[in-house]
Amino acid sequence: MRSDPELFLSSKQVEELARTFKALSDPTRIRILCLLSAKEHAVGQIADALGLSQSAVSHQLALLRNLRLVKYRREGQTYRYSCDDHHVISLLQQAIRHTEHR
Amino acid sequence: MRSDPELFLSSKQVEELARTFKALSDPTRIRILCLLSAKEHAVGQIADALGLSQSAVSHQLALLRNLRLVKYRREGQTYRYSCDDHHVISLLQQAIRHTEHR
DNA sequence: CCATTATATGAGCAAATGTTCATATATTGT
DNA sequence: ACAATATATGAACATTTGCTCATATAATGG
Repeated sequence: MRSDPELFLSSKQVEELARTFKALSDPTRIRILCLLSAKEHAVGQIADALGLSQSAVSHQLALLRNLRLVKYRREGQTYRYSCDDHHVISLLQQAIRHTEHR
Repeated sequence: MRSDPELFLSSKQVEELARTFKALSDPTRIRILCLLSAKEHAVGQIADALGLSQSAVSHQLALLRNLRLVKYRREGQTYRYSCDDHHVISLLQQAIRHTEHR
């Protein structure tokens, strides 16, 4: 038998949580975040590494940018993206540990 | 400057992670899991507590059941659901802590 | 100024999602 | 056997999602 205190959350909190988890709910975005967890990458590098189109990657980066999970700095013609929220990386890491222990 | 070791994941791992996070990516399911984190609830109790239709709750419970995040035991006409994966509850708790610290 | 390179962005589309509505199933009390 | 109760389930529907394709933007090299 197991009983924890109930998690009481406001509507705002619930929606914020859902937004965060939704960002992590797609394989492409997970792969992108894994790449960026180590070091910054240009858009083309990500596309090559993951075998995706430039456009698909750029759209997903825009989404992650809007959630402030990634940021970029411009260097000439290339945009170098990096992780801007290490909380979500630890969430990822924790989830990985959990799926391993089964 | 921040640099972590890159997270290398197999396709299977990535898809498994995405599935897990997708389960947590909807406000209704988050609310249901919060209720169940404390103690078991009948379907009707959940519907009342959250102001949702019986059908909506039942569909979401079926989804969470398929992912083995919740289980139920039958008692007469009522189905009492409870949490079957405390990993996802800790994920939720960690995410809550993160959103608080901003 | 022009072509090239790197990226962003909008439209469009098929697939997935979350709900409602109607109905099926199973248990209980009479 | 029947009505009531609690829940599951399928169809339908609007919305959202993740991609492609075409095009826009901006920096660079000639």
